Amino acid sequence: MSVTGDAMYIKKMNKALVLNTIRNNTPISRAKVSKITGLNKGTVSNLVSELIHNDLVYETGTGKSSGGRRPIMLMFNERCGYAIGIDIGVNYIFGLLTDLSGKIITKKEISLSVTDYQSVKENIYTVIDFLINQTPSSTYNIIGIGVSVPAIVSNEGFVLFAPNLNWTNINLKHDLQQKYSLNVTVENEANAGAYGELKFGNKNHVETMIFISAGMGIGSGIIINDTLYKGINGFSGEVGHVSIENNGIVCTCGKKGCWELYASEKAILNKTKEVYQKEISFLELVEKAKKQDQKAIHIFNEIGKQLGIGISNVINIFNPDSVVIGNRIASSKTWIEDSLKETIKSRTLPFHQKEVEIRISNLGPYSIPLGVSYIMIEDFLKK
Amino acid sequence: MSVTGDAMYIKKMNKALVLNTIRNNTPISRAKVSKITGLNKGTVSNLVSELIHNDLVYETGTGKSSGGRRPIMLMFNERCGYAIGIDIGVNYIFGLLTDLSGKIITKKEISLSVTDYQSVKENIYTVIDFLINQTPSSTYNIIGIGVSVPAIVSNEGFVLFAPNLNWTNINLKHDLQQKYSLNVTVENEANAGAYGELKFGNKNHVETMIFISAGMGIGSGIIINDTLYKGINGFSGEVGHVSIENNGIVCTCGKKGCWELYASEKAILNKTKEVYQKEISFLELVEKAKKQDQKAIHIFNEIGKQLGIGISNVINIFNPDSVVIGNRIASSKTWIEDSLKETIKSRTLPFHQKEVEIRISNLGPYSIPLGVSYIMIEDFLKK
DNA sequence: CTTAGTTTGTGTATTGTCTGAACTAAGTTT
DNA sequence: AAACTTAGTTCAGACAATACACAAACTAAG
Repeated sequence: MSVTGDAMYIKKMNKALVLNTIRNNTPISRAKVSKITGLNKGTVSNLVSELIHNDLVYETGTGKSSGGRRPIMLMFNERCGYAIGIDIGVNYIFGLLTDLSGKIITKKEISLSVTDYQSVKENIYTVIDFLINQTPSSTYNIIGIGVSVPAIVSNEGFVLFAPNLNWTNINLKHDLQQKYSLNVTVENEANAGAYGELKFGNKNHVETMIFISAGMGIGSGIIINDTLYKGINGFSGEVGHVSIENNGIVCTCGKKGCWELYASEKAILNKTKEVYQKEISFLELVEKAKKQDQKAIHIFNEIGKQLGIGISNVINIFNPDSVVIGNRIASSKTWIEDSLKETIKSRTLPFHQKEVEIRISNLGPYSIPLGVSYIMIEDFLKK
Repeated sequence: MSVTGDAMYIKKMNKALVLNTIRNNTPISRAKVSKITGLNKGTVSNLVSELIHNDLVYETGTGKSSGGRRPIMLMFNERCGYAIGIDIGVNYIFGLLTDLSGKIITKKEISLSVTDYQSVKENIYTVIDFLINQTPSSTYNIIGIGVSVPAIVSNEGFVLFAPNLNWTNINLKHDLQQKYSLNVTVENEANAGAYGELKFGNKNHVETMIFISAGMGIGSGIIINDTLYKGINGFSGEVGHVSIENNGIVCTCGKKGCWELYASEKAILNKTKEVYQKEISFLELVEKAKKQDQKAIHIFNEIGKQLGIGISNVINIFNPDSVVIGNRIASSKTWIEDSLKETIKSRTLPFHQKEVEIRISNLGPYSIPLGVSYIMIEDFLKK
């Protein structure tokens, strides 16, 4: 073994810096990379030639001159490898195959009728096998599989508890690694969604973002300084069980007045039953609202307000630059957005309101699988 | 100018690593530093000799042999410089002079009768002048002044709004830098306290800590990965205005049911008035409780419960490894601790409870000035 | 068409930092 | 007293980054 691990470390850092500069500014010349990164021209030349050797970057003819020699444009080779992102829901498995820029190559969805681990596992295998079969040949082939689960997941990727799937202590990561001999990451659903929104949600630079995943319950993914914050054990973000009503409705968690009892799909279904005196599904309610059913619209307005109450709390705590609302609730955007924003405005300190952007996801069902897929990509590109 | 900023960067990192290893394990030999850090013996020797040259480290005779040549023990020279930490309260200014290990050399307190900025500024000058006069001569002398203010402070140290002092848009940092030509940091009170508790609160390693500053209101300082998290503008941690009662008491902030209306000194004073039918100060109530006054004890029990409600929310969101309750409430520890812990136990998910440590500060009034002082020290030692 | 100036990218010498290994120093163990 | 251990220093070699020089390829302007 030669030279310090730290000489290698610094090269690794600079190489990653050059690669990211190319990724974010593609196409770009060596000269411009040098200017942006502050690295010496020679250093950039050297690192770029290595990156070309690694097939991560390629040259694509000459660009326009700006009064001197014409630059050789560099592009990130997003097709030198592919990533798989799997979103496990309560009644479906949704899988994506993406290239290294996160562009979707193929998708595959399967619906689930039973949720016991053995059956679900078989279905996951089916989805992954399908996606692997569809993968074009490339230098690195599949660089990793990311899986999202609606569950409490430890920092090590161990599924501790998935209430809606009725799973406890499942080592999905181990099983997949065993079967495919690939890099595997298992992530909580809200964290995955947060990462997806961070990378694909909008183009503005975001440092601190809170992703509110409002489906049957409410979870959240917390991004701080461009990184997922997962808490000391990986259990952070349980905002759904923040109490907003000290002596409110009793929750399955044992507490009273949990936010998710007032602002999730669960809350909508309860309200709907009360208003219409019969069981109506979430999608049917959306249909009603689309047809201008005032009762339905009113229910959504109210949910928007309740969502706003909890989000105000989150803003007061985190002072984030962005809050994104995702998961199934996002599809009722039209009727919740106004009351949501109004509530937040009246319930946060003026200082906090100045720069925060409140947004309802428009990636829809893609934020989660894209998120896990991109976690694998970033992991791979860090080498 | 010679060599890359990055060769220097790596040396800086390693030098800081060696210095911190010596600080945390003083006294220690070069050989052991090499073992702990993984750096080559020669590298350590070289860096240590520079640190000795910088007067940050000194040799202190030989240690015990373990079967070979006796080691030369190294010590961190905590007296090569001093730091000033100032805690500005609503009716006092409390200043500390510490050495570079955070040991208190001198303290100085002044009470305030008026809070307009001009008068307070003069008093701050008086405290600082006193502390500077008391500073022993040393290589680096005063390495910086840290100031804590009960206010919303921007990331740049600009005081935007201090409700209890009635200040808006005060550039205290600029004024102090101008007058003393020293490195100055202005920090929010809860953030300062959090840092103080992180460094001096207990010896176990802590990564993520939430410091709940419960005085007249409730604020919080958030430590993530050993660093203060301040939010995108520096306004994070406003947990006092998290609503725990949707249709509760109206707060000065305009919202209803803010946590601090139920669990702060403000809440205690209200309760006391109701129970005793007259105005009784916080300190008097503590005295009553000490004399086993059941009504007083009951009030504190109740406050403990209310504190617990809000802290449960914080735990569900952050999954921290430590929550510390500080500021004035801490002095009623005896009567709030049990109901506090019980409430938290019943209101957090079992997964979260496993490793979290709930603690009431025992640094008392020192956590804040020690915190700002230590911020300056760490800043200085990073060079 | 010529000349001057600009921009891009590469090659070479130099520098700073770390490591490995040999070496000196100063003990302990048998 | 010889053999072993441990501590700390010194020096050559490896590596990565910079500075600088230079060639190539262009634009601008007379």
